[in-house]
Amino acid sequence: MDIFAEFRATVLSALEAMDLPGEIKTAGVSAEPPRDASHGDVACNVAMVVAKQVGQKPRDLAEAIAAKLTDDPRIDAVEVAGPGFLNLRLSKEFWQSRVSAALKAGADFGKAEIGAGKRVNVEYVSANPTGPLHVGHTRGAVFGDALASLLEFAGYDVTREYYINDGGSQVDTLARSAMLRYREAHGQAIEIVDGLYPGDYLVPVGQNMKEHFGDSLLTQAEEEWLPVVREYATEAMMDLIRADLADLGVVMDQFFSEKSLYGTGLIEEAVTALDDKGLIYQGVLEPPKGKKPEDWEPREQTLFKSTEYGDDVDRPIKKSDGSWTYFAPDIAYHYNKLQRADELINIFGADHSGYVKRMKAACKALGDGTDRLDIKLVQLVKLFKNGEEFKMSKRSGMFVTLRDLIEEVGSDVVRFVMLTRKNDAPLDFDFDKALEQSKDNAVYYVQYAHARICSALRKAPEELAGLATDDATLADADLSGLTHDSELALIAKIAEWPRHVGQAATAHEPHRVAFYLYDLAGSLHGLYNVGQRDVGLRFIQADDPALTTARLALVRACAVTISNGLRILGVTPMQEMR
RNA sequence: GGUCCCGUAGCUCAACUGGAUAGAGCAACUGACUUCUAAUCAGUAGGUUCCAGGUUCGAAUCCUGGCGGGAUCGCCA
Repeated sequence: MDIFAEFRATVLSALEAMDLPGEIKTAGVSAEPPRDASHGDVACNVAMVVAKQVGQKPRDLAEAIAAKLTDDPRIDAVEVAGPGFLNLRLSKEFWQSRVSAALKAGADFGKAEIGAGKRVNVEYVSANPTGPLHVGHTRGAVFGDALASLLEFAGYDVTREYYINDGGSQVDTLARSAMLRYREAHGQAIEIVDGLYPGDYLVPVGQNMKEHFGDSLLTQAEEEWLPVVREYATEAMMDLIRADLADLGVVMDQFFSEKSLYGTGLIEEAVTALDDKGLIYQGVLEPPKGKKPEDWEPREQTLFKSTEYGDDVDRPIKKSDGSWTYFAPDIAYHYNKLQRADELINIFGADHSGYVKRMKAACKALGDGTDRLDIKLVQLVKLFKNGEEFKMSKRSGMFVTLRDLIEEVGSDVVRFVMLTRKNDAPLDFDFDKALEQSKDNAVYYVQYAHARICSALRKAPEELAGLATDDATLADADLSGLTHDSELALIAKIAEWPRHVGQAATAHEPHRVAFYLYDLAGSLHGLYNVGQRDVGLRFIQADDPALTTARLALVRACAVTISNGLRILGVTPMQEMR
């Protein structure tokens, strides 16, 4: 399906047919669309990679390979250029056949097999269940979700997972904060002391607690009500978070509770697994260099020898009082995930960058020593409103939530804007630009292209009575009329799609899909506007049903591609945009 | 101070994981709306890819050392 992979194979078999002596390494050989159109349709570096191994000059070798390719009916011409590039020019017939191929594949067009059914677990969001999701979580949610969809499309068996941090002291804080709102609901005057969560999203939780518990909790001592309220409030927060995610179009396959690890022996089991490898010991850590912790005192703790696997210092898994640190259940959690999946991917916020090495170390130590965990860091989001940065602060409760974002600009825009950026680059999110339905906003550009195609398909039967525009008819149409440069350029762009899927999936970089779609939309708009000046190049030719059908097939193939790409990103392909 | 990420046109970002003359959008300038929806298109101009070395046929990309920005650094999660 990926034509560049096809031609790479073609070139390599031509190379093989030359019976060159010795073992030839071809791993570095690539076949790709050249940047410069004058370099043909497919550029291959085979001669440069192999020349030294066989003791020939790259250009001579290239000429020899070229001679073996000229008989291929898909290839019009082969040129040797520059230091030894092999530039293939493909025939019109071959390009035209790509349109039918795309239409026949339909919603599967671009699907790859590189996943080969391997189980991959993508863990993302995993926000503490202490409040609504905010902008930072949103980026992680969108990124993780698009990556999961991308991997699914590339043939992986994907699990979307959320790790609920409900085992630490922050859920106690949540419980105390919710308890205050419960008292408030009973008419008591409350004071939210420092360290508790002030957000008014807890007000309805307090009211619901009043309905649910009546006044029974009012007279209890804290050790009595705390576990009850903790349970109740955590569940309420998860309901809130699930609803937020649903509005963004994110649906998890699995929620995994940290708390569920305690008391089951799973943590002990994971630690024993490390201990068996001699990686657990009692010790005292050195203070961090250069920084002077005021209250530093040496303490003996149970440590994990993460330095064995590339970490900078060993990490504590038990506090000095003997209870587990946050890291311990996390190790157990990953131990569990490693048993459920072949590959793990974690989406972390930039503030967790310090945990990357120790987490990877733990996974290597728990497995067979290979690196089965990839951690993608998502950088911070800066919000801009009216040209000024909008500062958020947890203390004052001044933060922009995921819900705010969606209500103001909509899920499609939020998702596309956040995906039109590499995950490891900081993101400026400008409300004003996001709201602007214009060229400055890539979402509309792509959606407009899709809508334009839908419009042409709606209009064609009005102008040519009885014209069939269904996919099956278009896929079997005679496409020999597609010969204009702009038409061939669009076909070539469409034919690149499977290749981008493969590359984006291997690199774990969904932003490549977004950029490709923008590029593809540009080719479509370009073709459309050629028809503005030259009426003979419009999609619909009232006196030529055959040509019209061919052109509709082409643009429909483009729409299918856009739609497949947008589905990965979780953005709606619009039928019309009035 | 350690670690991780980033540094590309005036601005916001790409660059197919080492490929040929580094590309788009915005802003500036020139042109195309009795339209298959101008939410669009065609063109002009804009660069020492932070700096200095190194690796090779070939570097924005890889390695080393600087400079600048951000994040983070033992019983918080």
